[in-house]
Amino acid sequence: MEYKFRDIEKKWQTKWIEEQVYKVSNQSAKPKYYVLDMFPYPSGAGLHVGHPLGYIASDIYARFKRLKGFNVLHPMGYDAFGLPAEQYALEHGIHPSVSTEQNIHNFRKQLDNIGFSFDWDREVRTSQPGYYKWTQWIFLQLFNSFFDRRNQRTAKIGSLIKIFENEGNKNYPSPGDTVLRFSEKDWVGFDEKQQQEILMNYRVAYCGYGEVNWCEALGTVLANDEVVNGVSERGGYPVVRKKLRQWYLRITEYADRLIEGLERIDFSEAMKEMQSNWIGKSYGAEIDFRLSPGSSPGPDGLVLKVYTTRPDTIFGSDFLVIAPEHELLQQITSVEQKAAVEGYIAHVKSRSERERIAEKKITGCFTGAFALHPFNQKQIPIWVSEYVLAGYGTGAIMAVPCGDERDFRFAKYFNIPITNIIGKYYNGEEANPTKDAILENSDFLNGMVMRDAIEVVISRLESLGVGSRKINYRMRDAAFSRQRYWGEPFPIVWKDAIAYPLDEKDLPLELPLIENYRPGPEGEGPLANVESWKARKLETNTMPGYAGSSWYFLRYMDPHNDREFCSREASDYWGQVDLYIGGTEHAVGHLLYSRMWTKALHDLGYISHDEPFKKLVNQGMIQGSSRLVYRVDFQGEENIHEKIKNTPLFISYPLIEKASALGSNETIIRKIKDIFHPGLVEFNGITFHPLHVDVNIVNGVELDIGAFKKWKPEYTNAFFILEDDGKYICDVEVEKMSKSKYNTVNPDDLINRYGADTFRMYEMFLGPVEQSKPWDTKGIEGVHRFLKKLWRLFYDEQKGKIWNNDKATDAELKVLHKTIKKIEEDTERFSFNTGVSSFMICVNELYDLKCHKREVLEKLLILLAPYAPHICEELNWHLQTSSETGQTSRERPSILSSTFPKAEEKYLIESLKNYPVAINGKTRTELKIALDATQQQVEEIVLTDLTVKKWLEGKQVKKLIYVSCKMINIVL
RNA sequence: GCGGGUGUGGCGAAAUUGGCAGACGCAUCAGACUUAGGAUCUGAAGCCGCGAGGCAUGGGGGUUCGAGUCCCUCCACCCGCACCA
Repeated sequence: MEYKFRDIEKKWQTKWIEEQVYKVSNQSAKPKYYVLDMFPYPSGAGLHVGHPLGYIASDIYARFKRLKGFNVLHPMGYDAFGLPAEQYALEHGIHPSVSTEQNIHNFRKQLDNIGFSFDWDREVRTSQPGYYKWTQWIFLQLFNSFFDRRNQRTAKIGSLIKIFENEGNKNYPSPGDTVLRFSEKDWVGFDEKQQQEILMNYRVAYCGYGEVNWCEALGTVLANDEVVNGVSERGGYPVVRKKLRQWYLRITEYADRLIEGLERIDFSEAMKEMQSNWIGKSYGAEIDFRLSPGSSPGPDGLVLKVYTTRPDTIFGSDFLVIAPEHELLQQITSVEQKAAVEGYIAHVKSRSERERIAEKKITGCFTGAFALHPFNQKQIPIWVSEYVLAGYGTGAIMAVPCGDERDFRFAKYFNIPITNIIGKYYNGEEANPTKDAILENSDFLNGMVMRDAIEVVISRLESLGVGSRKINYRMRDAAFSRQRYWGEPFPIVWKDAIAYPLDEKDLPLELPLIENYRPGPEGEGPLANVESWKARKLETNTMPGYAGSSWYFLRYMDPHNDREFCSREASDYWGQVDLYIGGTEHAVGHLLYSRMWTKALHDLGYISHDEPFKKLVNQGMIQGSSRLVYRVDFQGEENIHEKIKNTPLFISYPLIEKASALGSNETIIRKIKDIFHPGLVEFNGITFHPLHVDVNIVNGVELDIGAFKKWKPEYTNAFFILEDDGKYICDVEVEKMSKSKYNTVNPDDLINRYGADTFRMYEMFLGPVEQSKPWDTKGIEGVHRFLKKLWRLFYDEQKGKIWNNDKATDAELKVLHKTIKKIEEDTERFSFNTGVSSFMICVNELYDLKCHKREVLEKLLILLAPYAPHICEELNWHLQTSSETGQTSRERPSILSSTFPKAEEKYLIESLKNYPVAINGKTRTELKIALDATQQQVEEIVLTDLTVKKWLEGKQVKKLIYVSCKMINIVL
């Protein structure tokens, strides 16, 4: 009986569905465990082998936890709103809901092939009204809330209104408008519109104005990566920054909470560091620089606020720099500099933010204005440059060239004199950002260590009323609207320029069906073209992709609830996601937004935990391993015979390597002459030109020439210059997996050839889940052979059934229990690749022992079931339904619900250890010594050993190091 | 420019806590069984050297009886980004 994986896998996949073995209940006496994969976007390209890597890892872990006695929630669904479907609709006129549906269907088929243990009854799709009703509902909660800084928590906006009525905003400064001050009397006197505008500056979800990449020619807003060199990627039309009304989430208010929460979750240090760098909390001061009277056309008394983290360097400030977008720029620019500044602004405007980041060249322009140093009233020139960003701090800096690299380069470039305040710490060649120097040229700070001077300067600024302590965050509020169609509509109605929320009972506000996906007038979303929508004064923006994905992990707990987004009972039971697996690309986007939403929902009393993900594992990227063939191009073509000119000629890669090592193409040319009739060949020289070839027609690096000829019609008559053994060898390059490079591999093909169990194990065998690595199909055979070998422990091709009920020997039990222990440890620490190796070692050893005993095999199958569920269920079924047990298939329990075996130490203990014996750190021999031997006994055994003696000849032993259980080292 | 990651045989990798570098597999080679082999089994193999032995974890330096692992320094490649004052 042979291993018929196709039949076996089909059979069990069907049976598992019939028997609903993956159905999970919210009621259980068992402890809960929640395993989640990052929400996939169902793209039209389908799955390639890189996608399921994380899903397989999480599936193994979920099945493992189930065997360990947990009630495991392991759901899957789709982040179904998104730009690609809308783009596809624009190009092909197919409604996004139709193409999305189609893509999901294909996606599901591919997933099902792999044999995952998802509870599909809990599937969610963000684009379904039943789901986005609750996305809209949560948005309304955020809209109707503010962040109470005093208690560091989200609170209802109603309580803020009460506060305003009683005491104005003196204890609750507005995060959106820092200068806004009003009393309780003022508040009552404000009209509706004024009150609403004020509240908007407090709301967690609020409306404001923001700059976007606006492309007039396309009439649409572009993402940063759709803008290249200041023009649109598609079409090459000019792109400018344009202010548009946008929705935002006030995530900046949560900055401290988000930093604090990192201490309580199990993310990698790298991931935590990326998040806290992104949040970028910095301590510093805001300092007022008064404009020098008469130096600029602006009114007297104008003040330029700068933000600095190094107030101690204030006497080293040789110039100020303001952002090109800064609101004071126009006012302060002198008449003489006006034209130059305007020219510079025009230059900056044409550049995307991305380009400004990457720019290394120094640019800038003098404004003609001067400011007064707050302490010594020195005149300081004000410059404008794109390296200062309007969105951070105050949009202006005091430049200290001796201490800051960018300021230094700027000063050098524009010949601005540099003041040295740190003495010998500054060498005139480069800036030195030290805090340890003793200050010089710094007035009242002279002689002070820089790090101590920081506080001194801040107190002095505050006492003089020209500055204040200030904590800043690098993070900005999250833009929460898109001028697109395929997203959640905002439950907002505009009346008299005031945004009013829809009533909860009117949710969901359904996305209308449209046929024209073109943007609306003035860059609004396509909804602005819908008459009925406009008539109801509904918001025409839609929500961004991360809206639906910021809370989906809660919906899985209670997916069919139409009264709540998730019942408190369900969220209390399932709580945090215990294990979250996904890529690092979501490090600062999705993972921060979901953490913020969870905190808000927690503060408002809807859930009991305030961090969504307890543990995060990042899967590495699978890169493509491309195969290249080299086509020979002839030079001096006019002399070449027609026949040759039109015949594609390919040369095996090692031949090119050899030729280039020799620096001569002579051998190759001789071979070409051998192939074609010598009389037909007449050319000046040859060059080689690489072409991507489909990796699926290359076996390792050897091209399947027959398949290649069939691959494209123009290659039917191709000629090849081969290696001496008649093979065509390809070149290899590791690059991104993509259709255009012909290096994508579809899991369906591999499953068809080797089965899902082989595929699952091979993906894991490739290397650590966290690590990025190129995909190479060669090697999958080894894993397939392993499963066949496992099968042969049960069935022999000739003899049939060979497993028996004999009592296992100690040696056999040792193999088993060693494996139990190893698999348990490896699976627990997500080291699936070494887990697979351990299974191979176990089967090899049982094979050598000729062990076909049920007592051993039965437990091995349970261990292996999370990795290769189909073959284990099948073999287990054979074991359990045999005549010996008298059980029928009806009584047979699925192996998926077995209990993970316990590793028994008694089979593992050893009394002897084979010690490596090193002399001066180099291993020279091995000695078997009792584990409980004393230092003295060991010395005696070692020093009398013949091999050791040979090495010791004539030398004095200085020391003998003996580490029990590890090794022995003799120092001479 | 900033931030994060990775460098070990021909290839994917292992070495969990500073203790036998290269487990397990692919490819390769030799052999067995076979009408046949792209099935299966047995064996060899890091590199240099006939050998004794020497050299090897991106390069250089250090700590240690002992370093892939710890410290310093340099290099290469990959990923992300909002020039963050």
